[in-house]
Amino acid sequence: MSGDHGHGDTQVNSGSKGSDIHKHKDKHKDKEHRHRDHKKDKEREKFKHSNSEHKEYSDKKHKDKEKLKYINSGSDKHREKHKEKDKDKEKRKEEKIKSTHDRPKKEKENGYVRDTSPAGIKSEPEEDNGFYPSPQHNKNSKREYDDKECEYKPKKVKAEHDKKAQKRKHEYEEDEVDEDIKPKIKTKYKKATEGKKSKKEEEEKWKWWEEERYTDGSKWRFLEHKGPVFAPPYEPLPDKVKFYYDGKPMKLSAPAEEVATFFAKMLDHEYTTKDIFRKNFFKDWRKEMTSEEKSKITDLNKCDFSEMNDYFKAQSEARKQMSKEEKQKIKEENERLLQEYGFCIMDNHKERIGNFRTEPPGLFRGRGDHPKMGMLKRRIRPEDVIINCSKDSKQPKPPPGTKWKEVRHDNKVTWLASWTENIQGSIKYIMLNPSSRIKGEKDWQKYETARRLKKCVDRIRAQYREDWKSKEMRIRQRAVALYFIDKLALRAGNEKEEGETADTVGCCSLRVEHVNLHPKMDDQEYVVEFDFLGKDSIRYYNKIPVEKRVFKNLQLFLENKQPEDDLFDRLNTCILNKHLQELMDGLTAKVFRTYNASITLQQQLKELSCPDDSIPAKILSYNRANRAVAILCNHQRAPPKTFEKSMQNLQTKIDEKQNQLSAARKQLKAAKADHKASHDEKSKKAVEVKRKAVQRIEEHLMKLQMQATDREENKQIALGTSKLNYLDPRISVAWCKKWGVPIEKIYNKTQREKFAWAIDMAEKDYEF
DNA sequence: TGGCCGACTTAGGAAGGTACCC
DNA sequence: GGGTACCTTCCTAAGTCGGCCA
Repeated sequence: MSGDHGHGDTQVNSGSKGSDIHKHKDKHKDKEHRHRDHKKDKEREKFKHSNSEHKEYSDKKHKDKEKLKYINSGSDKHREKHKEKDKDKEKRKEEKIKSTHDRPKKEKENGYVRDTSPAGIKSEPEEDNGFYPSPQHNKNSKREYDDKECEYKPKKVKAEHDKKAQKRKHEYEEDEVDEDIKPKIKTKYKKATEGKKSKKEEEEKWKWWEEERYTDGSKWRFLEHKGPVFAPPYEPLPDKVKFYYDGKPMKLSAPAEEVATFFAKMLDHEYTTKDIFRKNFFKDWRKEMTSEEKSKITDLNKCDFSEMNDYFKAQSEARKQMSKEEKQKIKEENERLLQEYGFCIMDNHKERIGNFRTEPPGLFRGRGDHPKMGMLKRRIRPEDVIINCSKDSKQPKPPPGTKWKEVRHDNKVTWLASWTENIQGSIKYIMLNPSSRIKGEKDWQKYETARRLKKCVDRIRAQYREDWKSKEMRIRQRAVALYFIDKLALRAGNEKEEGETADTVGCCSLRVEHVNLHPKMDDQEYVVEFDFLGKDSIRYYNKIPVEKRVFKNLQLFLENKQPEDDLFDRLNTCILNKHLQELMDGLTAKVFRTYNASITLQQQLKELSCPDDSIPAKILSYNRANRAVAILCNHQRAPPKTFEKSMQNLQTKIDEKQNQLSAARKQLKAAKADHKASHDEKSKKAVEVKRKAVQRIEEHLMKLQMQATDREENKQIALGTSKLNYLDPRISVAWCKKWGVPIEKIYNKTQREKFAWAIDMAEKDYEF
């Protein structure tokens, strides 16, 4: 499989069927140092590229960095400047994080809780409801829309021509002026919660994609919800469960004990063996200790959490052993919480919330070599939470005796609640479920942008090829980077703050140490070898032959640079995206990933699907097409723990089925002989019965074999990510319709809910 | 104009639920 | 009915990108 699609050179991670995916993870030993563990991965032997040439990331990463002198003195100054800036940033961030703790009261005094909504809302034009028709707002226009997707420019279209638009407009006008709206909505809400089934049907019937959308940048007119569910308060351990320091039992204060339990719960996890994790944990734990505890507990190595760990294990075991009734009770309670807090009313529709709980306190689990792993993620209190809802809604009540940090009414954003977390100082949000209108519309729009790229991708490719020859270094760099983004589906690669997160890169942030140039390699010319850690510290390893001009350019970019210097020193994502924006409205680096993923799926499905194939064979083809995309996008997963065993079990089943089949065939042969001799009805019937039996076993055997192939090929590849985020669902829907494959075989319930719009609108002739 | 930050998407792993087998 | 394997859902980290402000 070449991974060819359209332009014929998008390069799936050198090879197919997962053989080239390097997943350097050993779950039991060192999950996070995925890149290090080369020896342990037996599967690696299958991989095309030789590991002997791999560099060890862990040792070389910024080794002796301080000592290195840059050839370019300007770069020296630049770095110094950066360092200063980093210090400043660090300071600001710390202040910010600190302020999230100290600020709430002050902010409220400063008028954070206000009656007036932000300016954006105030200025909301009363008479202009800001709708524009959905790209496809009635069935008749379906194909028309597909063909005219280039005209799908939400911002520019503004119309109110169908009855539905009028009706909805009227409803929203009422929302703003009619005092009765609240009871109205309440009734709807109540009804909804009463009859789960009927509500479900109603929900399923709501085709938001046939309705109008806002053109004024607002996301909603009415928003009502009950706020987030907070983590339950800490329950102290029973007295019999002891913590030991230096071999002696020690009773901890409640705050110290709580943090200790976070560590104790993770005792079996690789994290707790890591120096950084232990160091960060111990530092933060000590902050929670009383002065007496602090003076006594000075060495983490002398702490014994094993009894605590045993206690939690026993609890977990007890949960599993609960009676049906007890489990049912818990289920019902969860359902009650879901019904109460898991939904909101947005513009007259009950919508499912994606995450309605605040994140519980615990120890931060950064991925890869994250410098902050083990730090204490503090408990989120109502005083940390900003609520977002409409002015005319019933505001959520904070838990008794508490206050929200702020209540605002910003309909230019989609979130219902937010808070600032204390590890990175970033904002966390409560948002809607992927099946909601607000997420669905955005998703649909994303694929429309990618389809627009399809129409001008040839021109863009011609342009960047031309730019490889540019006299300006910055343009050459931009063109080569874009070539990689297009060909290899690399991520843009924003700049990151050094020391704040794991050392990962994307295209624009690639460093010299991440590429190796081979003028000749394995009978191929101009081979570029990539080896770096991408998002989530997943290793990207690929060797690809490139065009001579790209190769020569890369040689030029590497000249006089140190391993830790930027490969594209005249480029960043901002510059690149600004350029892309000029080439096509709405084009960013990310769109190439969506485009190339979707076009690859479409092309692979065309190539692999055979009309005569059985349904399982067709599904295998689909999964293979999906897999090609996952490989292209480097979506990896850790092989399931039980992989080898489950493969063995499956093979046993296949062997048994094969024996069964040969036995059945023998019986059929005998029956045929019998019939030949007797020519009677009874023997004829017997032949039929035996024939059917053989057929049945054959089918079953084939199914098992397909399953085995699929599973083997899927060992280290995650299909879900691309299916959920990169593949235009209409391609899959159309394929299902064309080949008579039930959609349930491709999308599970949740996925069908997310892609309801696509399932409804795509016909079998849909073309991405 | 560049850097910062808010808002959102994308991501893999863990936990939970369920189907299937013995 | 219990055990197990797999699938689904939940969780939250880690990206992208655009707008704002100094």
